[in-house]
Amino acid sequence: MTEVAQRAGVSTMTVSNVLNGRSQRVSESTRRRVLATIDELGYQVNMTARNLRVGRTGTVGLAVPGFSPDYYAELAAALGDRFAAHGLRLAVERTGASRAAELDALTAARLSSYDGFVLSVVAGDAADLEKLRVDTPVVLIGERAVPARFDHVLMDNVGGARLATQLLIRSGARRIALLGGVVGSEESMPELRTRGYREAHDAAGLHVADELIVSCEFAVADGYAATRGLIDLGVAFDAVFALTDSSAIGALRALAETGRGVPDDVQVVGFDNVDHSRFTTPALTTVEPGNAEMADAICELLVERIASRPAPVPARVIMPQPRIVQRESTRRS
Amino acid sequence: MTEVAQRAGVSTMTVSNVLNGRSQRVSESTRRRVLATIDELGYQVNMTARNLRVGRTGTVGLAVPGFSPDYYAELAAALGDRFAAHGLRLAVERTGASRAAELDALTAARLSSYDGFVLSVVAGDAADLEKLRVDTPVVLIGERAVPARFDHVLMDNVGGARLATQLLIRSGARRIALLGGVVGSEESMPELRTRGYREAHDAAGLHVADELIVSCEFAVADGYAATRGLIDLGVAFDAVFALTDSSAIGALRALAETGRGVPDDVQVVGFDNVDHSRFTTPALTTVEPGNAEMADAICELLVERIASRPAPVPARVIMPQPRIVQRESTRRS
DNA sequence: ATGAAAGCGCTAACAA
DNA sequence: TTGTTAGCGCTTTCAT
Repeated sequence: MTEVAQRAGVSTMTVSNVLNGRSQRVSESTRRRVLATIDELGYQVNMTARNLRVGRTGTVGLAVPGFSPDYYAELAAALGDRFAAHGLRLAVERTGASRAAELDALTAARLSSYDGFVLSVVAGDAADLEKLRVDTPVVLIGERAVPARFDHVLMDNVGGARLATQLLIRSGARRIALLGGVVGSEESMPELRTRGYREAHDAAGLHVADELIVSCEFAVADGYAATRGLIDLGVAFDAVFALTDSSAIGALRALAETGRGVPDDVQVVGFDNVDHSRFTTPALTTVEPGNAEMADAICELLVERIASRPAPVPARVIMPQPRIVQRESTRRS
Repeated sequence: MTEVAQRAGVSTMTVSNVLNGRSQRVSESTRRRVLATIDELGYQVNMTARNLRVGRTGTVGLAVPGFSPDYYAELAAALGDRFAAHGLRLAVERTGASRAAELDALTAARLSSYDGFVLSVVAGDAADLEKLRVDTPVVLIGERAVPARFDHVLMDNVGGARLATQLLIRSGARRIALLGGVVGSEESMPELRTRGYREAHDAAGLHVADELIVSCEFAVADGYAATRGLIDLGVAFDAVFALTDSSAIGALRALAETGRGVPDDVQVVGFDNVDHSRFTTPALTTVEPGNAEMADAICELLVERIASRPAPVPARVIMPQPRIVQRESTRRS
């Protein structure tokens, strides 16, 4: 910049003013001359320096476990669009669902390259987060219990799982395999969805057979393997509730491969209403957790907090209402 | 930092040394005291300032059109792992396949937050890129013709498409629909793959019927719509070569929905060997373009260039050999 | 309308 | 082993 200034015979201040469109502070003729020089030298402002000075970067960060299951990729895309509408860029980082990486993502060091940050918490817990001192606006997503001072957007896991299970029961299922189910009382996504599954059974006066609850990660390959496992073990079931659409898609494959008809022999329900679920054969019945509302909320919360910084708006919690999207993998009751 | 220094009764330099683990330059006792003070104050280094000073950020950027088709999400994940092994973080940005956004991504302003950058070029052309003056190491991916001064990693689109089409012809297909095919002689991905398709036909002495070449974007929904379109128009075909696995998956759905058996009535081949393609019903035969090699190459190229900056290593071009992965959507010939 | 001075938070280079 | 000086490239403030 100094070089431009010298060459144009003005001060760096004037160059700065030109670059920042402070047109009232610089005459048209100088403006032209400076612009010409900038062009001639191919000069580009150094963002790092500007950020240091101004304390803003124009980008927000998003940390998710990864791009699989598809849910996260779609979330990233949805948020990217929304932030773009506010003139903010979105940079996506992966935590690999590791607790260390999640905390690391919130480290002030990292945060200092962002104006705001969205963290998907799947492994960290409240105690970890509590310790952090964060000056950058942050909104948390995910179902973990979370310190009250953070804005928090989450889905109704229990409610959604209850809906899915009820639908299955209503259409005649009595032995519903739960792919990714766990026992435990933490507030993690699998535990919450398992709770919904149990609640629906209880409400219908049905017993849950423990062998139907199988552990399973959330990608397509995992759903496939878990379902094959169940079949190979000879466990009987007439429905599958998979904790994610991706694992449901894997289940569909395992079922087809072993000659079980869906939905006639086995009904299948997923969770997330991922784009892909419309195009499987049969098309997947699933729980729509309110993806659009959540993306809207995340964006609005963060944008507002960035704008009002550091005025301490009280933290908010947002949880949209889930609903069932019925397609072909379940029977109409 | 100044605050820490004062409080601990040392100079900022000593604090800096402690933070950067320059253990030889600071006594154990001071180190302890400084660390205690840091902890007490909850101090965190300001990365923006450090970056300004040292000119490195420890993160590399990746710009892709989006996370759909899945190919990009998987690429991002693969690169994330590899860069992590080199102690580099990966931040992913979306260009939405817009030419402006692609060029924008390479703007020095943006680049200055990264030590290196990977850009997937799908819309920009050589002339655009030629103009850019970039001081950050960049590797380009994608099939567009690209200025020679950039490292460039690409897949053999023509060869892969030829392989896929040959396979189809060999197993009896005579009317192969090309989903996403185009006429044109630019070096874009669709044009290249279309060329491979034609070459295979020519080599077998087969005529290409123009009505079989249908335009189609690359996501699942697009493949579905295009295939439905073909069917609704009453165009006869005995095979589908989809330009991406994602669109092939959509085609599978359209075929199933209209009662066509795969591979008996219609064979289907995709391109990319996306994770998902193993789990469709039937499992998708596809072209594996050398994803792992490409990710390795991208990472190595960039890391090397970052390390050797600014020594001008000559630009390199890397194109792995594609191969067919035969699964259930084609007939064994 | 333009410029000079000061300093954002940090580290390289040198001095003590 | 520790401290001092200078300056990364920019913008804010205040003077001209």
